[in-house]
Amino acid sequence: MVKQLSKHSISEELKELLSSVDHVQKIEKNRFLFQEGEDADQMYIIQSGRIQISKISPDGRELSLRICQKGDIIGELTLFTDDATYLLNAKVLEDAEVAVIKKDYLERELLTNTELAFEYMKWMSEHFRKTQTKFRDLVLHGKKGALYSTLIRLTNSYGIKRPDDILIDIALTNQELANFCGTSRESVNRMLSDLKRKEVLELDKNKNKIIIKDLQYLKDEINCENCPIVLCSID
Amino acid sequence: MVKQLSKHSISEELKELLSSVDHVQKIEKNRFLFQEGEDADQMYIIQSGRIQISKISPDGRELSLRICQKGDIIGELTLFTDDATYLLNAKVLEDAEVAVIKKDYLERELLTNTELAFEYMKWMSEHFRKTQTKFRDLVLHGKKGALYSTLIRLTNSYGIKRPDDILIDIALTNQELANFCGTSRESVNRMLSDLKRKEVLELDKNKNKIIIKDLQYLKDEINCENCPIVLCSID
DNA sequence: GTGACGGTGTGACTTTTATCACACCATTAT
DNA sequence: ATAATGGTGTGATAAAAGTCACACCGTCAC
Repeated sequence: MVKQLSKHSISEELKELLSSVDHVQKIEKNRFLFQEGEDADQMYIIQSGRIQISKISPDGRELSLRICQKGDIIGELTLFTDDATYLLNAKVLEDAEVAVIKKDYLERELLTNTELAFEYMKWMSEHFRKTQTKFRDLVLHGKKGALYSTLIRLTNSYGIKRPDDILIDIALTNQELANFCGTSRESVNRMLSDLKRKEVLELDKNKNKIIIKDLQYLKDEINCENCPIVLCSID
Repeated sequence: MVKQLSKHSISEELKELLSSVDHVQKIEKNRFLFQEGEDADQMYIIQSGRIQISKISPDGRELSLRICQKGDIIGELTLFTDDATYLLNAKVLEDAEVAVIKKDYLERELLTNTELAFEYMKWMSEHFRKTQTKFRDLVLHGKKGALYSTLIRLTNSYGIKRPDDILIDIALTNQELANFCGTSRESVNRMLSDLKRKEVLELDKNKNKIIIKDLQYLKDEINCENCPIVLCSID
C-alpha cells in the first residue's frame, strides 16, 4: 500500500488542547475562509480538505505561501495583534471542515494554561523556522531555485511514495505553481518541460499531477542541506 | 535635536522578565557571536552595539536577514528545537554587549511563568509577521523591489529624521546591501546611482551612509500599503 | 455536435539581472 | 612615499526571466 510522506508535526497534545473549539465550520471549494483586510477574531484548525494561504498584491499578482490540510493551523497571524485584520487570503482548494477557535478565547486560555502555551510556542517556533527556510530558497537561487524548492516541499507534504517514483497528490496548474515561486506561468511551464526532458519528473497528464522521478536532482540544484523534513514542507 | 524613528516593540515587561540573564558578554566588531552549525544553547538580548544575522549558502553567497541593535533578541530560533545548532550567523558590526540567556533555563522559565510566556508569544508573533512581510517584498517586486524594501526598512530602523531628509545612520557597503536583497554588488550600485539621479536619495560620501530624500517614491514603487511601522523594519 | 472556456506549450522579443573587466579613488600599512 | 587593500562606478556582454502572441487540446454546457 502506498504511504504518504508528510509528517505533520503538530503534537497530539496541542491538538488535544486546542480542541476546546468553538464550533466546526464546513466550507466548499473555491470559497474563501477569510480574505485580506477582513476583521480577524478567530483561528482555525483544518479537519479535512485543503486550504491555500496567499497574499494578493495591489497590482493583482498573487504570492502563495502555504497549502494546508488536516491538522494544520491557519489564521495564526491574527493572534497577539491589536490590528485585528487578516493579512492573507485563505482559499479552499478542496471542500473543507475547519475547527474554529475564537482568538480572544485562545489568548485567555494561553494565559492560564501553561502547557498549552508551551506547546503553542513550540509549534510557532517550528512554523517560523519553516517559513524562513522556504523564503531563503526563494530568494537565494533565482526562479529556478524557487520552483525546485517548491517541488521538494510539495513532495514532502503531499508526496505518495510508489515503487519507482513519488506522486505529488495534489492538482496544481502551472499558474498556481508560479504563484508559489513569484514567477510567471510561462517560466514555470518551460522549467517543467526542461525537467521532463531531463527525466527528473513526469506529468500525470489527465490529472494535473506531478510525478517526481529524481528528487535528488532538485535537491542538488539548490544546495539542499537535507534539513529536517519537518522544516521542508509547503504548509 | 534629531530623533531616531525606530520604535522597538519589545515590551518593557518582556525585557524585565528576560532580565534574569545568565551573564553579560562583550564582543567586538567583526567577530561572530555564533555561526551556523555551532551548538546552540543560548539566546541573546543586545544591550549595545549592532549585530547582523545572515545565512551563508554552501556556494558562498550570503543572505542577510536582520541587523539588530539594543533591545533586539537574537538566537531565538534555537528555542524549542531538539536539533540544537544555530541555523544562522551572527556577525558583530559594531562592538557589542549582549545579555546571555540559557536556552534550557528560559524554556523552563516559560513553562512556569505565564506572563513571561505570554509576552514571549506576543513578541514571536510580531517577529513572524515582520519576517514574512519582509520576504514578501523580496520575492514579489524583483530585485529593485528588494532594494527599495530594504531601504525603507533601514529607514524605519536606523533613520534619523532631519529637517529636509532622513539619514540612515548605519554604514553599509554596496555588497552588504546586495546581501540583503539577494542580488549583486553591481546591480545595487547601479540602482543606487539611478535613485541618486532621480533625487530620491543621496550618498553621504565619506561616511558610507545613505540619506533618503523621497521615501514616498520608494514606497510607491513597491506598492507599500503603509503597514504598521513596527512590521516594516530590518530587525 | 459545437462553441466557450481554461489550461498547456512554444516561438519571438524585451527587460532585467548577473558576470567580467577594469579604472579609479580613499585609507592604511610598511 | 609607495604599495596594498577594499570599496566604488561603469561599460560590455551574457544569461535569466518576463511578456506577448497564438496554436492547440480537453471538458463542459447547451
